[in-house]
Parts: sequence; structure tokens; C-alpha cells
Amino acid sequence: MVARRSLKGDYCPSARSLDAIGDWWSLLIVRDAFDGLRRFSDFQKSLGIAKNILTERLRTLVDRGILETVPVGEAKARVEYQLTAMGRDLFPVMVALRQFGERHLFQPGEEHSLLVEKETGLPVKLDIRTQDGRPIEADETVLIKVPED
Amino acid sequence: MVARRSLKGDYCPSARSLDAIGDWWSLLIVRDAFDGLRRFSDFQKSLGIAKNILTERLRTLVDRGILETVPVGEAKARVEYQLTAMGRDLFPVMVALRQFGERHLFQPGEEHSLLVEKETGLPVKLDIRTQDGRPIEADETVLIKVPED
DNA sequence: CGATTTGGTTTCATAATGCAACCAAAATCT
DNA sequence: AGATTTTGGTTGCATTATGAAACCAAATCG
Repeated sequence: MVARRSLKGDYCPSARSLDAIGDWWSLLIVRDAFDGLRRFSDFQKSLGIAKNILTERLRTLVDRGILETVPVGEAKARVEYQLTAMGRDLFPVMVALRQFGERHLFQPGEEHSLLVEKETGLPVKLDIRTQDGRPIEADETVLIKVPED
Repeated sequence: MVARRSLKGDYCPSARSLDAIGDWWSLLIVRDAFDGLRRFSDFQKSLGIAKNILTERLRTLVDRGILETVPVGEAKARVEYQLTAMGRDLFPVMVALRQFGERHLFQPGEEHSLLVEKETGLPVKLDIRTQDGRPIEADETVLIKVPED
């Protein structure tokens, strides 16, 4: 394949994000981490991912600061994986993907999962707003370039 | 590689979304489409993607209803690609990815692009709220299962 | 009308991924 | 304690996905 190009140096923040978590499995691992999974075997069972690939993905997610290992029990040999603060900041990405899926990728009445507020049980909303709080659409926005200092 | 598993049947909306747009190039193509790119050669120049892969990705994005082709000029042979209504609904995903990147993947003072409101030039915000408008964090939410009717 | 650009397709080499077998350390059972 | 099972991987091999480059027909340009 000649090694796919890294986007780490791209000036577009979306591109860099995809570089960090945009491969096939990484976001699914992060989703499971948000669901509370912590052990190698948990991820493996949940995703049906090959073990060598899971090993590699967990390693790079740790390298990139999205997951961290915590020793389990007395021994330092066995670890669990949990989201870092940076990893938890992927929450809006997960919610955005979820809402797109809910809206467009399910038949009406089809069984699916739903993200709700713990306290009230009501579905959460995600929206894009201006600084003064007015909801805004894509065509009312534009991309500008912020030069280096 | 033995053909990676499709998530089209997964009950998790995030998983289905990733199935639709979660490969290496698709979201970058969608990002460029939001930036106004429409021609094969535009995407090719912007992304540096191999032409055969671009062909395949454009085709599946059209198949999945995220892009649509519009004939250009008189001839039906030449087409441009534009986002469908469904495709435009990926806007929050793009913004969420962008904001994560801005926050975590750039050095302070490093050059980057920024999404702003056309009218005011002010950066847009994205946040997750309860039904009554209170901003909410991941740990105040929980996933429930919505059974089929 | 001839040359160039656009929008691909085909071929080939290589990297990424999956599967299955294997293994050491930890945990559990007797 | 010793035997057995589970956990958390690693290794080797087969296959798929991807990229690069060559090629090509139709549209466009001069």
C-alpha cells in the first residue's frame, strides 16, 4: 500500500483528528470506552476485532494520549484501559456520529440505542451555535485561516 | 485481510455512521465538499488520494446517499459531486472533529483553520445539552436500548 | 483540426488486516 | 500446593485494500 499519508501536519483540525482516531477501529474502541469497557477481552468480545489489531490500536491510542493504562490489582503486569481527559473530549464527536446514525441509518421503529440524560431519562441534544447562542447551519459559516503568531 | 466486518446491522447508531463514512478518506472528501469542492480533480488535488481510490470512494458515497452527482454543462458524461441533504447533516460531525483537533492537536500559536460565522466572523460553538438547554457532560448521560415497535 | 485537460480504468507491488496457532503470567479450582 | 483455566497478548501466514503509474476516451481549448 505504500503507507498512507499522515495528516498530522495538515492545517485543518478535522484532518488531524482523523489522523489520531480516524481509522476503522479506533473510534469504536473509544465508543466502547465511553460505555465503560476497560479490559482487553471486553473490547475484543464487543468488537470482534482480531487480537493483534486490538493490541496495536490500544497501543497507539495510548501513545496519542486518548487512552491510558491503569494497573489492575497488585501486579503491574495486568492493565486496564481508560479514557484520558483528552479522550473524554471526544464525547461530542461520538454524539454527533450517533445522532447522524439515528436520523439516517435506521428504519422507523427499528431497534437502536439512545443516549439520554441519567437524571431525567430524556435524550440529549447537540447543536452548533454562534457565540451568542443562536443555532446555525453550515451555509452560514465559513472557514478562515488563523496565521501563526 | 478477509474483508472487514460491516457494521450496517449494529444497533449502535455511531457504529452505523462509521460504517457509512468511517474509512480513511470518506470524511475528508465530505470535509472538502463542505468547503465547496465539487470536481473529481478538485478532490484529487486537495487530498492527494490515488485516483482509483477516489473513484471508488465517490461511488460509495453516492451509493450511500451522502453525495449526489449533478451533470455539468450539456453533456451527461461529465458530472460534479455535491452533498445531499443527508450529507449536509454530517456538519455536526465535522465541527466536532474540528473542535477536538483545535483543542488537542495544535501547538499554541500554530497556524490552523477556524470555522466562523459568516456574518460576524466569530467562531462557532458546539455543545451537548439536555432538552431544557443545560450543557451536559458524558458522565451525566447513559445509553439505553430502544426496542423495536 | 490538433493539443491539452478531465475523469477516470487497469495493472502491479506492497501494506494493512484477519485468522489461527501458540504462549507466559495470573487467577481459579481441587 | 499443584493442576486447570482465563487473560492478554505475540507470531506466522493468507488475503484484501491501497497507492503509484501507465493508459485511455471524451470533452475542452487554442
